Amino acid sequence: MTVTLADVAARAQVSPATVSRVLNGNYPVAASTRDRVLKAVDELDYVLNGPASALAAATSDLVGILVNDIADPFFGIMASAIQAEIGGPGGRAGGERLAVVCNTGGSPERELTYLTLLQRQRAAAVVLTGGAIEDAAHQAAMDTKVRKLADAGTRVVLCGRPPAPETGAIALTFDNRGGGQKLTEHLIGLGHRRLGYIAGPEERTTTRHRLEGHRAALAAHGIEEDPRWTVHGRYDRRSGYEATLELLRRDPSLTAVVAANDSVALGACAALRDSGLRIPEDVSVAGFDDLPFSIDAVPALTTVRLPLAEAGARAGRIAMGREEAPPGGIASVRGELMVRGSSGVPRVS
Amino acid sequence: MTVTLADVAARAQVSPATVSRVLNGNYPVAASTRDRVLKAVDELDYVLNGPASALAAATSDLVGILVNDIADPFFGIMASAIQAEIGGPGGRAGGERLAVVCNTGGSPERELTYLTLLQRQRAAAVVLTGGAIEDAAHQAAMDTKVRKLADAGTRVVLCGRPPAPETGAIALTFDNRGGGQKLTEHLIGLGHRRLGYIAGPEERTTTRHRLEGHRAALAAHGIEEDPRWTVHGRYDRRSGYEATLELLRRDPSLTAVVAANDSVALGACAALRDSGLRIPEDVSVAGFDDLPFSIDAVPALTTVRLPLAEAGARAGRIAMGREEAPPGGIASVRGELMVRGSSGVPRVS
DNA sequence: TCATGTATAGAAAGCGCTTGCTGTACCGCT
DNA sequence: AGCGGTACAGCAAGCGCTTTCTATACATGA
Repeated sequence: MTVTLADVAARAQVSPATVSRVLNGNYPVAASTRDRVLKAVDELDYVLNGPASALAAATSDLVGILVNDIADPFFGIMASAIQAEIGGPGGRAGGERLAVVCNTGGSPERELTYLTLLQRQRAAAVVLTGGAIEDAAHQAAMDTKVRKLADAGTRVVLCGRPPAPETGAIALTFDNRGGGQKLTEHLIGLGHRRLGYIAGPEERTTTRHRLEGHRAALAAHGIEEDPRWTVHGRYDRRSGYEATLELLRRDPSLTAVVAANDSVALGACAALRDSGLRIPEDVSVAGFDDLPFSIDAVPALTTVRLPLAEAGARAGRIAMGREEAPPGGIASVRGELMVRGSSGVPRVS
Repeated sequence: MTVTLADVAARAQVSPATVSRVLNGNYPVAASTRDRVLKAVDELDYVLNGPASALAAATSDLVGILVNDIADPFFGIMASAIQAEIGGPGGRAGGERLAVVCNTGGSPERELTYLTLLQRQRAAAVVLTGGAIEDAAHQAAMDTKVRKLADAGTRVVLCGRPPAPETGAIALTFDNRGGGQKLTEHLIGLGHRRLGYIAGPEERTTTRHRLEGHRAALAAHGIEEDPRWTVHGRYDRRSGYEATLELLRRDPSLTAVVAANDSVALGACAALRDSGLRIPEDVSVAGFDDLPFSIDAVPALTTVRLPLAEAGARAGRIAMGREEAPPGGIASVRGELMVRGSSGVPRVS
């Protein structure tokens, strides 16, 4: 048998109520009694029964963090920052919380199911990271679920995700559109006129916004876009490699390749090199996110830095009620253009 | 008020017991009754109360995954693989489980506290990943805790971590020593005799084992090691950069740098390049782990591939009782030497 | 001295679910 | 017809904790 509150109470010669109060520290208990109780807890090696406690108190110390792909540093960095603020053990005050990272793998069903599971656990808060899936039915289902969670007292924060109005969720959105635009404008400024674009998976807000920014920049400079210049893929290196070969096949005269993110850009670099093209002399490459490894690419990657850790930390604090929500419940977080070696003046054609 | 089992029961005109049985599907219920119950569940939008359920059933559907640094793909990849097997939502049979990833940040206290938290939640299983901390007191504390968890029925699996005998935990250990040895032997085979080594943080089993392998290779070939050739650092790029500069300062005649892992190796490459040295013509570089980005380094990194995803998947299956534990509860997983462009024949001195 | 606080401890009623045991039909068999 | 079986469904006793309300013991001020 495991040790229960009652056992501790018996040993300390007090009532279970007193033990509970000592453990929760939310009610005056005489110092001498407290010591006796703590001693008993220690001697019996007592561990609180989480479910029982959650049931009785109607609250839990679980905080959920939903990510699309935990193996991707983009999410890893955010999750890490969020978790650090949630406290987990080692967190500052306020009782220990269990921050749980849930990997949706980008699947709508899993996203929803995880939300239900967290709702079931009566999670104290939930942070949803990464772009949303653009499917009307799924969006609606998510919104309903989020609203339900919020109504049940769970604080919901969207980090790097578009706002979900009317759901009671707080949103910290990345300005993907603006970032994409700045990036492409930088390339145009260098003289590029024929730019390939490797977009992420369709039906994702992140994909769409970055692409929109890119197109806005082109439009602003009177560059007419050739439909052959855009290829969709996944957010990984492999995809970038293949998409680049495809782009090259469609139009070998491209002087720049803009990728949906840094991993894709790395794949693009590899494909270009394997095709005998130099970066940036023959083709410039640009990424997005500025993940740690981007600076190690050769040449170092020109990209848009997203303050992942900062945004995550803020989301975590908001989730814990330790920081005020932004006005209107929505804040936009901008990216910073990082110009590095992978972008340069195009060769004269 | 939230909807309870009783509400559903009332609506379906059955007893709460029946509703519970329908939901758990572990007891015969007439098809017509089941349908009525499910309909009521649906109409009322009922969500099971996790804590209450866990309390009554004395089991929970939580599975904990402890990682040192979730922002590091090394752990991200393992966690992802483990979680995929745990099932989480979308997992195959056996009721949905909530796989929770806990970030210890390499801190002994947090490691312990997370274990307590999971114990508190009566987790169904716990997977501990990554090297252990080599501190007698902490080791003992961990072992006791693990034993307690195991005794309480929580399945504990160590993935990429040294075995903890007598604790009831199952271990899938990486053969870091063997990998380190193979790697250094490869360099020696190329003709290197003056090899710098950038080790990880001290007091970590992973660090020690890899270093031991390296030294074993040196010893096997009669190479006497110069104490100046080893520098300790952290497992990140930055650390690799700095350590390399230090190594170069101590002995500019080194012809190879072996790093504790790939991130460190990348930092080393950057430092070498910044010092005007070519890779591998002037100095060869080798990493460890073979993370996805390693192949994108220029030149691609020679390293030891650890089957992170495979090991994680296996650990996950074992944790779920879906795969038999290895004989003796211990299995060693070997790494594979990946020879790539970053290592070559040393320049003639 | 007696009413009135003030501080601390206990009794007990749940929290919402699971499950062992106890019915109650209805079946087929002798 | 009478009996053992089988298939469902319900009763009710908890699971281990929190928390409201009540009780006790002093200390206090009038």
